[in-house]
Amino acid sequence: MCYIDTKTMKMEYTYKYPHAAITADCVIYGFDGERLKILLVERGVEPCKGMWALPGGFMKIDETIEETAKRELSEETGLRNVFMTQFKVFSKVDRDPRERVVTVVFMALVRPSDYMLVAGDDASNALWFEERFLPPLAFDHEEIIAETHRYLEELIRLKPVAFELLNKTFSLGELQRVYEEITGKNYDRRNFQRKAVQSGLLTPVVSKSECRGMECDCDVVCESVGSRYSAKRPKPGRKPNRLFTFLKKNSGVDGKKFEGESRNDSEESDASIKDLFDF
Amino acid sequence: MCYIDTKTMKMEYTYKYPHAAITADCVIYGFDGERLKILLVERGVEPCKGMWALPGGFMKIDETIEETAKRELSEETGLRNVFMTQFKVFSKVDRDPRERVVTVVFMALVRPSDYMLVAGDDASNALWFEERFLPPLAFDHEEIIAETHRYLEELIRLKPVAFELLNKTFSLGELQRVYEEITGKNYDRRNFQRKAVQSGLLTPVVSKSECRGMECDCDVVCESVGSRYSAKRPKPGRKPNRLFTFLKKNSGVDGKKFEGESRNDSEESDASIKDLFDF
DNA sequence: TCAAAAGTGTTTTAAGTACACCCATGC
DNA sequence: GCATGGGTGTACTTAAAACACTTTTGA
Repeated sequence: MCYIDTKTMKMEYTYKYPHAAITADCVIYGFDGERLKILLVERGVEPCKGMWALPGGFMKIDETIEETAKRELSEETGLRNVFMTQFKVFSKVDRDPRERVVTVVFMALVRPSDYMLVAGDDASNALWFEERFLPPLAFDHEEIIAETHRYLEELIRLKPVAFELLNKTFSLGELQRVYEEITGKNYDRRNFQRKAVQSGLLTPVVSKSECRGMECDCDVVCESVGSRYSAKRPKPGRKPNRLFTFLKKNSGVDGKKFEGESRNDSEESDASIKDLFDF
Repeated sequence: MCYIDTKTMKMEYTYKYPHAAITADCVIYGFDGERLKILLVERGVEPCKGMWALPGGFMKIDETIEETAKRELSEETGLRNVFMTQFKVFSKVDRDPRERVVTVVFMALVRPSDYMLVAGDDASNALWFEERFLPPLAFDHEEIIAETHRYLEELIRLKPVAFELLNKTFSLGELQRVYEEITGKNYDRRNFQRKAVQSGLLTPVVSKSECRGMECDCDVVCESVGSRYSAKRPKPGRKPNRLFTFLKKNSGVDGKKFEGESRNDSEESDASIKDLFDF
C-alpha cells in the first residue's frame, strides 16, 4: 500500500479504490459575558488563503477522529481540556477544491478563563469573532456553523453544557445570559433562577470570608468573590452576591454523543436536567 | 493521483499521505408489534466471513456519505425511502483488520409494511434479529448498536420519530408499545393516550365505511380497519377501535441531525413534541 | 364465560408562568 | 438621586401522575 517514489524519494500511499481525505473541524464557542463568540483561524495556505476558517486539519492514520480534533484544537489555538463533542459529518463532494475531503465537525465550548488565554496569545493566528458578525469563511464553514448553532441550541435545553461556557463559579445572571444569547429568547429572571436552583445541578459557592464562622456544608472550592471580578468582566456593572458552581465535571473529548450525561444517573436527575433547560 | 498499474492494468490511486477508507453503516430498527428488531446481513467475504454485521459499505468518491448509506441500504436489504438520520462517526484505529476504516453510522427506522418486504425477500441475506438476542457481530458493530440504541432512546423523547416504526395508521396501543420497547419502561395507558392526542401531532383515521354519512374532516387517506389486521399482526389480540396517523411526513435521508424537525415550526409546536415524548 | 385489551374521567400534585417590590452599587 | 442590576415571594394556570370501572372481542 505504501511505496517510495523513486524520483522524489518520498513515501506514497496507493489504494485500489479512490480514498477521500478525512478532517476534523472544530466550531469553538466562547462567551465573554455578553456575546457568543466563535474562534476562527486565518488560513495561511491555499486554498482560501487569507480567509478565516474553522480550526481543523487532516486525521493522521494512527489516531481517532476525536484525537485529531483535540490535537488540531491544541495546535491551532492553544486550547486544551475544553468541552468537546462530535456533531456531524459534512461530505459534499465539492466542498474542498484540492481533493475529496470529508470532515467530522466537533463543537467545543470554552470558559472565559481559557478564552482570555487564547485572545491574548499573539503567537497564534486565532481570533474570536462575534457569532453574528462573522467574516466570509472558507469552504462550507458558514453552513457548518449555522447547523452547529442549531445543534448547540438544542443541546443546552437537554444537557447541562451551558456551564462549559462559564467559569467554574458564576452568577445566575451570567448563566441566564448564556441561554438568552444562544436561544435568542428572553427569560423571566425570577423563574429562571428558581428553576436553575431547583434543578439540583448547582451548588452555591461561599466566599472565604463568609465561610469562616458560618455553617459551610458546601464541598466545593471556596473562592473570594472580589477577586473574580478584578479584571475579567467586560462590563463590571454591579457585583453579584450569589455565586454558584456546577456539580458534575465534564471536560475533554470522549466521543460520546452527549458529553454531559452519564447513563448511570437516576431518572430523577435526568428529568431535572431537561426541565431546567427547557424554558 | 491515479495511475494505471502496468502489471495488472488496473487503476491505482496514490496519495502523499495515508488515507483512511470511509464507510457508512446502518443500524436499521424495525418493530413487529411486540419487539424491537435490528436488520443484519451475513458477511459473505473476509474478514469476519459468516458473521452477522450492520449493512453498509465504502463511500464512492463521487457521492456524499448520506448517498452511500442510502445506496448500501437499498443494495443490501432492498429498503428504500425509510427514515434515516446520521448518528455518529466511529474511528478506532484497529476497528477493521484490512485497513484503516472510519465509519459514519446512520440510524434507520422501518415501518412494519416495509419490514415484511425485507423479511420475505429470500434473495437477500438480510435477517431481522430481536435487539435483545443478537448474534455475535463483526468488527465493532456491537458497540455501535449499543450506542445507537441510547441515541434512539433520547431521540424518541424529543422528536416524533417513533411513528416511523409504525405503519401510516396505527393505534395508540401500538405507539405505546414502541415507546415501552425502546425505553424499557412502562407507561400509564390513559396518561399516554391523553398526551399523545393532546400533542396535536396525530389525526384520527376513520374507516371507509364509517366515513360515509358522517362528518369527516380528516384530510388523510381513509383506510379500512379490517384489512390492516388480516395477516400482519403477530398477536391479533383485540381489534383496536381508534386508529391514528401522524401529521408530518419525514422520510428519506437528508443529512439533518434531527430528521423529524423543521426549524420553521412555531415554538408551541416544538414544545408539544417535547412534552409528548418525555414520559 | 372468562381473560385480555381498549375505552373513558377525576382528583391530586407539581411545575410553569406572570408579576411587584425592595436593596445595593456606581455614576 | 437615579439608573442599573440583583435579591426575594405569591397567585394563577397548566400539565403530570395516580388511579377504577366498563366494554369489546377471541379463545
